[in-house]
Amino acid sequence: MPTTPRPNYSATSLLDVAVRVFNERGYDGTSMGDLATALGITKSSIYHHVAGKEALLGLALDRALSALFAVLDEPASTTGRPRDRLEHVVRRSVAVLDAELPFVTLLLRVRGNTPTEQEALERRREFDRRVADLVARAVADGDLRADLDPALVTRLLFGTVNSLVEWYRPGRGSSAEEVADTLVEMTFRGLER
Amino acid sequence: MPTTPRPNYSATSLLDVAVRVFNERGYDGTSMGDLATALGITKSSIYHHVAGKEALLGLALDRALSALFAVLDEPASTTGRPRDRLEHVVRRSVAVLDAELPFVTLLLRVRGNTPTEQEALERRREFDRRVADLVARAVADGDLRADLDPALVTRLLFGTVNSLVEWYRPGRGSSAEEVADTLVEMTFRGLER
DNA sequence: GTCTATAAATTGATAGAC
DNA sequence: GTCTATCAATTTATAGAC
Repeated sequence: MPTTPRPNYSATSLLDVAVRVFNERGYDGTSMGDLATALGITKSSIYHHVAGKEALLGLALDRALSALFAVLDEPASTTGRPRDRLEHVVRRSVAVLDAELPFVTLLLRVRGNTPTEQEALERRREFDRRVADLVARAVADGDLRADLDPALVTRLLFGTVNSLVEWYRPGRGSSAEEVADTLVEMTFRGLER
Repeated sequence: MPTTPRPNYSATSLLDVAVRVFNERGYDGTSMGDLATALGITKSSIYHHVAGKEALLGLALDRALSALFAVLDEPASTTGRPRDRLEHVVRRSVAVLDAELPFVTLLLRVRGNTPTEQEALERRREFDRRVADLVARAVADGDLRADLDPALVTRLLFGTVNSLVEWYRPGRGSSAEEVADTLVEMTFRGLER
């Protein structure tokens, strides 16, 4: 009897379809009618499962954020040299992106138009702060270059990770592991030579 | 007497405000009423200047794409070693992002919902193809690592560049030159050591 | 759990006066 | 160049039957 609200199976299965359509047409560009068509039911039936369009968005964003924050709590993210913990967080973030692509894609496109979106943006900023702390520690350890601004490096590094949602598709082209390997090689060791 | 359609001054000044609002609320999330409020005129008056909402989007996307393609035609992008031409295109793309931030931001968020958006996406793909060609030549020259997939590297590299629109703001924090320097250092020479 | 029917508001866009 | 007034279509959401 968990005290945290849990979506039941029906709401969850709705969510997969809804998030797919949100990503295809954009959240604002998707009407409840579009969702109904994609689901094969009527608009009215959707309201039996969820309170409305924004509640659907909230469930999706929560799923993405939960998966990303879980990475920060993994043992390899909290133990060992900060440089290695950083690489672990980067690789595991790519893995989360692979496993939860539609949800993370939606998260990264949120602009803060509604309270639901603003809350998600605040949680994203908290994630960024924790990664920035890792980068700063790795620089202080002498494992990462000290001539580059840690805050700037953090943004560029996770900018690279997040940009994957623009083109990466599971099962097509490079695997998530290949992408993570190449991303880490490029950013940690460089393209040159 | 140019044969190409040119927005007059009024249409151009409308565009700056419209693009700012599009980026704040999302294109689909912006109604003509929202635009009218931001412009301080009525909805009807907007139609005196432009054919409609989508025409406004088309003008904005064209401005971003023109600026990006101009970079590819600069002498330093077509002459010299491919590796140096690639670095030049990266640095100049950051500069375009700085100079035309609202327009490029809008471009990078387009999903292809309408013919206008689909045309913009096709031009973006053409830009990516030309950069990918540059990366492949630099690898063939032995100037970039041959153990990394050129197509993958292209996507990661410009994913990093494009991610700047998520946080970079002209005149606040790092300058565009500092960002470009750090971005090139990280991706070409690596964060380590 | 899904439906039909419908409400109430908002949407992009036009007509025509000033 | 901007306005008021208005339209037809679409939007989110609800009521209530099956």
